[in-house]
Amino acid sequence: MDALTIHEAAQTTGWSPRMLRYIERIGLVEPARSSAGYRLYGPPELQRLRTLRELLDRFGVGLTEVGFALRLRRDAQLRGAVEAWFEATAQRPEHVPADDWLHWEQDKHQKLLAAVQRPPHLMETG
Amino acid sequence: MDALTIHEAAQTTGWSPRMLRYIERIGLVEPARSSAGYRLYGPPELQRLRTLRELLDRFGVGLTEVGFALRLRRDAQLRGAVEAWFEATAQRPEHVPADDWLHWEQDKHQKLLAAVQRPPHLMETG
DNA sequence: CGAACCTTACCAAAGCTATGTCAAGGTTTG
DNA sequence: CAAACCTTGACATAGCTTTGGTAAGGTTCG
Repeated sequence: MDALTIHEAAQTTGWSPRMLRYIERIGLVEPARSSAGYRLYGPPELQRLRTLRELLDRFGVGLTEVGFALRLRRDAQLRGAVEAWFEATAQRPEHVPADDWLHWEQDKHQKLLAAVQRPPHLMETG
Repeated sequence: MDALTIHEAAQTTGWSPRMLRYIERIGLVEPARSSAGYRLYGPPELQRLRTLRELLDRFGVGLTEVGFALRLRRDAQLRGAVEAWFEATAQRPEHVPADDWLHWEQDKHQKLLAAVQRPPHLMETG
């Protein structure tokens, strides 16, 4: 048998059972379940848990932040919107005359956010 | 004159002056400064502030999370490490026999994290 | 000079994060 | 069936986020 219960998994990964449940809720490591609902941690999950700890420690990030990164990679709209915001945040190109600052910026933002809000194939007039 | 002081910027963007300073500390919108140190918000900054609010409201994310996204896009090591972790989190391919689970996973993680730890040379010159 | 701005720095409170613990109840197994 | 697990849910707490003040002091301008 190569699947551990939550206490055993906690043992070998250094997390507490409590935290394993928390990490699961965040969506970072979701173990399989036995027919009775017991969490079953296989080698992949155990490895992910160890590496997760290393990641947090090395970069001083929190679980929530990794959770947000997960959300970013799963939710294309969110990812698009965040990227759009950062793109718009980039420096104004030299060739845009000062008078057009506002237009250029507004336009860019509106286009990007609108695109994210209403994906092309769902476009309707209005 | 197309640069507003912090109170004026607060007025037109709906943020409080307090929050504009906070947003600056997080690194999301960093206005220029006058010779005396006064923050000067130009049209681009004002637009970013408005769009930022929209982004937060629409997706229910927090400033810290957008701040983390910023960190992700600026810190190639962090980005690499997070991506490595997610890649390793992907499902084990069918063709890897059960006996090799552990090796496969460990190897993958170690390679990815090592690569991130010892970056080649072309880090983005932020 | 003085009013009305601005700056940084510190105190505060409501809310969330990360973590523990305990309770009520199901599962496994000797 | 009882010990020793497991489950979810709730209460608790130290610390950080978010946001608002307030204080001490510089800047602008009439």
